Formats: sequence, C-alpha cells, structure tokens
Amino acid sequence: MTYSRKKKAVNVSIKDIAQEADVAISTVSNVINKTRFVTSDTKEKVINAIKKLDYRPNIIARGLRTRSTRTVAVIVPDISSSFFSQVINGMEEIARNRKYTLILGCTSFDLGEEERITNILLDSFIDGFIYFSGFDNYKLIKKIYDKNIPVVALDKDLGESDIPTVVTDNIAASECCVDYLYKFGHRKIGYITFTYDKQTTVKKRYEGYLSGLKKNNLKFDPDLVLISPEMRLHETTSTYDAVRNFLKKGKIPTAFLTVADVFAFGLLRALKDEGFKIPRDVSVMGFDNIIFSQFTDPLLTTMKQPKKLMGTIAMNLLLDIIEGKEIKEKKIIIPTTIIERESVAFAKEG
Amino acid sequence: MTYSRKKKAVNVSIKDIAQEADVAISTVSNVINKTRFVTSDTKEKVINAIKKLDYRPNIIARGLRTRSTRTVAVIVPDISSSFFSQVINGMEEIARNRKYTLILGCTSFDLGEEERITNILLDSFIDGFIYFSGFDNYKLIKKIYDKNIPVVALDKDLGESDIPTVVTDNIAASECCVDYLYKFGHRKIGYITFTYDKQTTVKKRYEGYLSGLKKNNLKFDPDLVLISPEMRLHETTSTYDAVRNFLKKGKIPTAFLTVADVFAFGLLRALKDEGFKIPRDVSVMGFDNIIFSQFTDPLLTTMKQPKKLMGTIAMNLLLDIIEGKEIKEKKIIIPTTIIERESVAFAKEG
DNA sequence: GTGAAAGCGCTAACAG
DNA sequence: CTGTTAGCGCTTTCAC
Repeated sequence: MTYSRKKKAVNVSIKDIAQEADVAISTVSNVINKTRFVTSDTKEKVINAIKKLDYRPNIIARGLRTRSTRTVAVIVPDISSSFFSQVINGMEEIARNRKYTLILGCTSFDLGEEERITNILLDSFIDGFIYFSGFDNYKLIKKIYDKNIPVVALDKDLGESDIPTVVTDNIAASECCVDYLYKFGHRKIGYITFTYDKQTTVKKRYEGYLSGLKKNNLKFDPDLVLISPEMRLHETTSTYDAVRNFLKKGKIPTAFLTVADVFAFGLLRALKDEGFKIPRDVSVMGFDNIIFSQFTDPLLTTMKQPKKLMGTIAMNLLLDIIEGKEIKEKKIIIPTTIIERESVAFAKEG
Repeated sequence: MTYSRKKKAVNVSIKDIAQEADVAISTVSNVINKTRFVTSDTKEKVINAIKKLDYRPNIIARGLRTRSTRTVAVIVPDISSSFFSQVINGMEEIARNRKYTLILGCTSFDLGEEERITNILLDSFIDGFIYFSGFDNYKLIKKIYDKNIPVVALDKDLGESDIPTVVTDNIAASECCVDYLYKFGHRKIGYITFTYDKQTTVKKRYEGYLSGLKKNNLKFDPDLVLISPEMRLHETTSTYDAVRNFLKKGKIPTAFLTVADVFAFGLLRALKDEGFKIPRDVSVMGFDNIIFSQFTDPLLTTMKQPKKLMGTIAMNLLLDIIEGKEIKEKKIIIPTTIIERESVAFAKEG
C-alpha cells in the first residue's frame, strides 16, 4: 500500500474575513489584536465572520511583520535524562501559560553541535534563548547576547558577565551536605564524582566538598575520593565497577557524598554486595533528588535541586526580558534543600 | 539594578546580499536554493557576499512563501517522565539530522489542554504532527488529518483508520511476559496495574495478560490482580501501600507482572519488607525497561519497549510523508523484547 | 543565464 | 472610528 501527501489546504486569510464582514483588513486586524477601538457593531461582524470561516491568524505572516513569533528556544544537552526533562517541564509550563511556544535544541553534550544548533535557531524566528547546555561556552552565549537577543544562562556561572543567569549555588550546597554528614558524626567523608573539566556544575560541587571539609576542620584525604572518567549517567554498572575497585583499596569512608544521585545508585549496590548495611555501616548521600532517589533501597537522602523551579524561574526571567519588563535581579540563585530519607545515619563509634 | 531589553538587531537580508554581490535578488535566492543554474562566476560573488555579511536566510519569510517551515510538532503528555523523554530524544535526533526543527506541545495528560495546544500549533506554521498523547482522542488527530496536514499517531491504536500509526504490540508483548513466566514454572501469575480507561496502552497490556493466561491454560483469578487508581507514576509509596494492602489478603502469586516498571519498584520494596526474597520466593517482572530498572535490587527483568526507536521510526515516517515519499507501511509495529535480569527465577516447588 | 516584479498574510503608519 | 497602503524577506513566475 502506498500513501503520498495531498497538498496542504489553503487557509482563510484576513482578507477573506474583511470581505465576509464587509470591513477593511485593518479593522479585522484591530479586532483581533485589540490595537484600536472598534464599534461593537463592526466588531461583532468581524467576530462572526471569523467564526463562520474558522479563521486563525497566520503567525508566520505576523512574525514577518512584528519580528516576533512568541517562540523561545532552550539549548539543552540531552532531554532524555530525568534532570533535564524535569527542568524543561517547568519551562514548558511557564511558556505555555504566557502563550509562548517552546523549541528544543539538543546538543548531545557536543560543543560543535551546540554551535550548529544555536546558529540554526539564530536564523531569525526565535524571540529568546535559554542556555542550559552544561558547558561553559561563554562565547556562544555572548554572541547571542551581543546580537541583542534576549538570553538567560541556566545552571552555569558566567562570572562577572552582564548576562542574566539562574544558578543553584553548587558550592554552598555541597558544603551543606558535608555539614549535614558532619552533624551525623562522620569524619571520614568520601566523595564520588566523574571528571568533566568543562562542566562547571561538577567542578563547583567538588569545590564545595573541599571547602566543606575545611570549614569543619576535616583534613582532605585523596584516598577517600573516587574520581572516575568511566562512570556513566545512564547506567549503573560502570559506577558499580569503579566503586568495587575503589573499595578494594581498603580505606572505607563512614559516609559517601556523590556528585549526582545516579552515582549513589551504583554505589549503594556495590556497598551492599561488599556486605555493608546502609546506612548502618556506611551512609550515602546523593545530589539532585531525581525521581529515582525515592525508588532506591534504602530511600536516598539527597540534596534537592528544585528542578522544575529552575525551569520556571529561568523561563519567567527570559519572558520578562523579552517583554521589556524591568528586571530586578540579573543573577538569580536558586535555593537547595536536603531531602532526608533513609540512607544517612549516625556514624558508628570509633 | 535594572535591565531592560534593547531593540532587536536588524539582520541582513537577501537584498543586502544582492546589492553587495551586484546581482539580482532572485539570483541570490537561486544560489541559496540551487533552484536554477547560475554561472560559477556569479555564484562565487554571491557566496562571498553571504560570507562577508554573515547572512542567513530568514526562514519566517521563506515560510510565508513556501508554506513550510521545516518545523514539526510533537504532542506529548509530559516530558518529565523518563519514558516520554527518551522517545522524544529519538525524534529529536532524526528531526535534527533531516534538518527539521522540533516543537514540543505538552498536554499534562489533560484532554482540554491537548485540544488547546493542537489548535495553537495548527495556526499555520507546523509542517507535521506526531501525536503521542496517551489518549485515544481520535477526533483531534482526525481533524489534523482531514486538513491534509501530515500526522502520525504514536503508541495509540486507531483501529481501521487510514492515519499512519506507529505502535508497539502491547497485547502480544504482555502475552509474551506471561509465556516467559510460565516457562519458569509459574502458574499463579499476579498482575498489577492502575486504572486508566482512556489509555489504550494500559488496557491492551491488561488484555495481553488475560489472553496470555488463557493461551497457557491458566485460570484467571481476580484475587491475583491488583488494580488500583491510587498508584502514581512519579513516586513509589503509593504503590508500596497498595501492594502491602493487597498482600495482607493472603493470596500471594508466585510471580508478579506489572503494567509498568515503576510499579515493580514499589512492589519490590513491599515484598522485601514482608520478608520475601526476590526472586527466590516471588518473581517480579516489569514492563518498559526504563533506565531505573537497571538500578533496582535485584535488577529488574522486564519487557523492553525500544523507546528511542519508537521516536526515530515515528519521526522518519512523518518526515517521509511531509516530503511526499512513498510510504510502504502505514501501520508500523515496533518489536518488544524481554530483558532478562535478576528478578525472575523458577517457581518454588509446590 | 539573469533581472524585475508580484505577492505570501499580516501589521502599522497615514489619511480621512 | 474606519479604510488604504506600504512593506516585512523571501520565492517564483514572467520577461529579456
């Protein structure tokens, strides 16, 4: 069986409405956009014609005139991971409520791809950008910014730049985790992270771990940290293997902090398979509070990044900028909170 | 501090290029679109001008003429859940490779919202739709289809309709699960699902469970199935509670099949807390193979829906239709496979 | 092989 | 209060 596309139906235009209602084109436009006062009589005629012909304005044509399409783009590395998709979910909700359309640009964590996509999207019809790419490629953002196209950077620190940013304070949050574990009597706090020099988030969290130790007068012990380039975000065995190797070396922290929940999952399994009871023998604390952290056994205690909130805040900021509203804060810091579940307990004596 | 938006930069237009290259506008257009032969001399002049002025065609203007924007929309209930976002991930990849832009329309599982979004998107500038909404609202899809706008339905059965669809055979897949458990000696196979009359997928999987029983000459026992409207997709406690109540009634299957992996997570926990060893005492089998099923303890044996593949197939089909290619199959059935992990074992004797 | 000009559907400036 | 008209940037006839 074959199927081939019939040609697209011709839509009714504003001209048809003007004809049908026996008024000028501009009057129709004015009724639709409420741009000028129109007598209720003519207004009614127009509205009836619109209903009769089932007319909808062509937003392409409108966009050509107004240079705005009420469309915003978000540049994101990957939508399939729970973290990103939840943030996007928040953005989507705001965009929709404020009657904007959202376009997705996935970079697959690839800088070249990021540039390619940005350029495509830059080809005219985007009203604004949210840059949520995981990379610290200041250049690309600056390019958009310098073109006077509204842009907000999400979850990346642009330092002293003028570009509006929404960030979680990863350093402070990590410190907070260390504080928390310290309060539970832990003095040998391990850290698990993967290496990704270009991702600030990963770096900052590690910095937070270090400064957290210092703050609590804990000495940094390199044997307590596992930095592995092999661990992956989408499965657990790589982490599991890395952790098993790590544990073989014999120096076992009384508590682990991981740079992301995902790594806590592999860690949990590895620990259990080595005969440790969680949290009786070893405490485990994650970071992100992704959905799955409420599925683990034991339930994972973790630092919550308010993902949806990140999305809504960033989107609201962007749309405010697009609409020319006055912006009070150009740098918004999103609060994080610890979600206490079952994987952290008091350190064993001695 | 305040910040308000400067006005948008004026982009260079085809006119500027024509001027710069000292040729006609149409020649520039013909060079860009390869629509007519142009001498290599003039071509070069044009290309140089384009490079010099960093020109990019305005696709809005182009869209106004050609009535195509190389933009496709996908209507989806929720992007924050792992299942949907992975499917979308596949779509995105294909769209990008074939140089289309993807627009997201989230319905939040709300029929009214679905209609609203569809109408907005219908307002001109979408070349095609993928309907992946979870609902069986034939009406809306048909409306698009009848407007001769390319559309493909994903993961929903439209029966005898002419509308192109991509589906996984949920009935067959569920039967397959029952077969699998049967082969492991299970004769008391339980089923856990939530009630959602309007979602075919849920219904079909249940039907598959029933026909699977019949096929294997197993008698249906209502006491072995848990149908709960209270269970939620995004957390595990609701399922946990429902299962604990269910178990209290005393009739324990030797194996459970769940309509979705998520429910297997709560089930696993409830079972363990009741003192059952998995899979020694009770086997558990999920459905979907979401990422987290490789994180559970024990690792979850489950029926895999090839999520990314669903996305790529649907998107390729849609783009083929848009581009007027001949379509061999209007109804594509996506294969499912069982992922054997650790949560299913042979039934205990007696 | 190239150029001139019409027109896609809309908004906005100008006229009345 | 309403109508006329220019023009957004592009593709596409039609002319040469």
